[in-house]
Amino acid sequence: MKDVAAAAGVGLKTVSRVVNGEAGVSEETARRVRAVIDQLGFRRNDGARLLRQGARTGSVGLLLEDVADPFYSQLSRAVEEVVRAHGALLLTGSSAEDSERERALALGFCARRVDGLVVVPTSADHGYLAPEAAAGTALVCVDRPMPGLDVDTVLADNRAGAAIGTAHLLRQGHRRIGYLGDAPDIFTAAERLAGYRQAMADAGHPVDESWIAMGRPDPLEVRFVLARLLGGPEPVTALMCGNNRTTVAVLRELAGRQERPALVGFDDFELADLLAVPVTVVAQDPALMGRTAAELLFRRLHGEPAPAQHILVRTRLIPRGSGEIPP
Amino acid sequence: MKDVAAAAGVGLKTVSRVVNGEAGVSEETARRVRAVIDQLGFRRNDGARLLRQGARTGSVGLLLEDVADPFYSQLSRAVEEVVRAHGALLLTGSSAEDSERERALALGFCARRVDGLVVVPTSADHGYLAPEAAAGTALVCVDRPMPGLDVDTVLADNRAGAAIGTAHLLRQGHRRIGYLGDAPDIFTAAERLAGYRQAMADAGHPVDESWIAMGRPDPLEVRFVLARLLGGPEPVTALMCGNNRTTVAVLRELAGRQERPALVGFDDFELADLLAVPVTVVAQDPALMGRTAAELLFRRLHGEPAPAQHILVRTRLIPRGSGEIPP
DNA sequence: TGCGTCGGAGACAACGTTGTCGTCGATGGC
DNA sequence: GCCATCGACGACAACGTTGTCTCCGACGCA
Repeated sequence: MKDVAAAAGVGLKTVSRVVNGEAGVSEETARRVRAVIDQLGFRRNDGARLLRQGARTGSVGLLLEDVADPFYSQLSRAVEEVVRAHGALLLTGSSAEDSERERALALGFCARRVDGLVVVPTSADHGYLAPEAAAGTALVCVDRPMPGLDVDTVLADNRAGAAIGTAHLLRQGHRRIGYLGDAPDIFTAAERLAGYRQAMADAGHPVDESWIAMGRPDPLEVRFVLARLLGGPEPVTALMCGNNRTTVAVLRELAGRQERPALVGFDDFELADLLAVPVTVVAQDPALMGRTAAELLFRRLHGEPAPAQHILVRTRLIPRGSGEIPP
Repeated sequence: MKDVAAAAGVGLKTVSRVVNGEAGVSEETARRVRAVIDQLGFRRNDGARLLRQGARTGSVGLLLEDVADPFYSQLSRAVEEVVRAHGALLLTGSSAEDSERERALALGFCARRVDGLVVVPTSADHGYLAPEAAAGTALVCVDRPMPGLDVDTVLADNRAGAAIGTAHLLRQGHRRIGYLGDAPDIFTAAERLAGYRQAMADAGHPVDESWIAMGRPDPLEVRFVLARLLGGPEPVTALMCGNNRTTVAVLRELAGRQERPALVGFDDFELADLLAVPVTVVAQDPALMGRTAAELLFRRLHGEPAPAQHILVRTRLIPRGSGEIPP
């Protein structure tokens, strides 16, 4: 900018005025300045601008587990759309379920002075974000609550959803229903398992603990679990899967086996309707969740005071075939 | 920082030294400063730091068509991984194939002084990025080249891939092969179509222009096209699909029809192997492309001079069934 | 005691902007 | 001809850091 001013033979402030389209510059001078700007390829340094103005940075951080997961990539896109509508930019980071990594990313975002953070929190304590929140960084959780900090939160109705899916299987006459979920320290995994238990209890059917397998959806692990659930003297006749990756891993493993247990997956996925046996799922709405979270964030940024809100997004059962297989 | 200095009764520079772990501060003083920092919840303002140091910002922009598309979300994740390994942060933006939006995002990123940009360019001219490139912003294109600017570029071997897929269908005895691709102003769409034509020409089989349909993968459009291709007096016996979204749209439409033409898709997708008829595809490697692009970017940032590189990533045919259906 | 040295610590400028205020010349009214 | 007014423009400080330089007191040594 200094260079532009020198080259155009005007004062620094005049260039600033031209760049920002402020009044008080003759058209003649403005033209000259613009010419020099184009010639020198000058671009305003937003960092300095923000520093000076002490204003918002017009940027938002998004922290989730894995952008490549379809659930999160849809959520991510929805957040991005809202952020863009507000003229802001989006920083994205995948925590890979590693709380240390998440922490580093979050603090990195904050050091860049993002206006707000949309977070899918890991299960670790997030007290370290309290100073940031206190300093005015808006904070919204989505998909999971944030341990150690009470902030705006958008969750799917995991418990009810898993209960609905399980009840659906019970209605088909299944009694021995296996449950495969993610690691139990993950909020959604625990909630959904609770939903399964609740549906079984409500129907008055006891749960054999050996039907339950919680852990990362590793193909080998899934193979082992399915062999156990389907291969014993009293095999389960139906499976409830706790998330889309588990569902897919199970489908892939089932393709290599004889048994065709009924199956309901939690979370919808592309092509579920086109599989050999179309897959019945409890669908979430990741786009709605992302949009809601982002809008909540901007409402905060626009000064909405109110206490922390907790929003529950409904899930819905989509029967497609796999969940209607009789025992 | 000023506040911390005042509260701790030390000079500004001393706080700076403590924050940055520089030498020249007695342990006693450092402890006191750290205590005040914790108490006040102070975080260094990286904007000011960067401004002062005139150094790199440690941030990279990623500009693609749509984060929610599995191809791009995998590419995105790979880029993120490399960026993280270099201790940088990632800004993401979806252009939605709108060059004006892309331009706004790119300039926004540059105003934030990203060190570099990884871009999946739209087909519009990108001359506006020349000043940025000249100013030292590293620039790498991935998936498509950038019209109007010669920069590092990572592309899939679209032409060869489409040719291989088409040749595969020809080998099964197909002669009337339909081609459904994306809008022809998209580089990859044009290249793949060219590959199809080339394979047909190499095999000495004429192409009827009515077999070719190029456009956005809209369900209704696909329905119309398939009705035409499969319903006429001389229906095509095989289909080559130019991208994953088209493939999925075609599969969905085919599910409601009687005909079972052979089908090869360009770009792999999850569950392709588990469909009623597993889908033969020409697979790309989005993660490899993203990783390569990001690594190229950081090599530039670390001062590798060399002229712009153009890297071609190979594709490979994965026969699964749908491409081996005879005429 | 005098002098050099050394470690700890602060003063100050500068990074690239922008808000505030002042200057300067032209214009208009009396 | 004089003063008030106004528009165009520049000087300067400040945003929150950090690099450089300087200062000060303690210490060792002759």
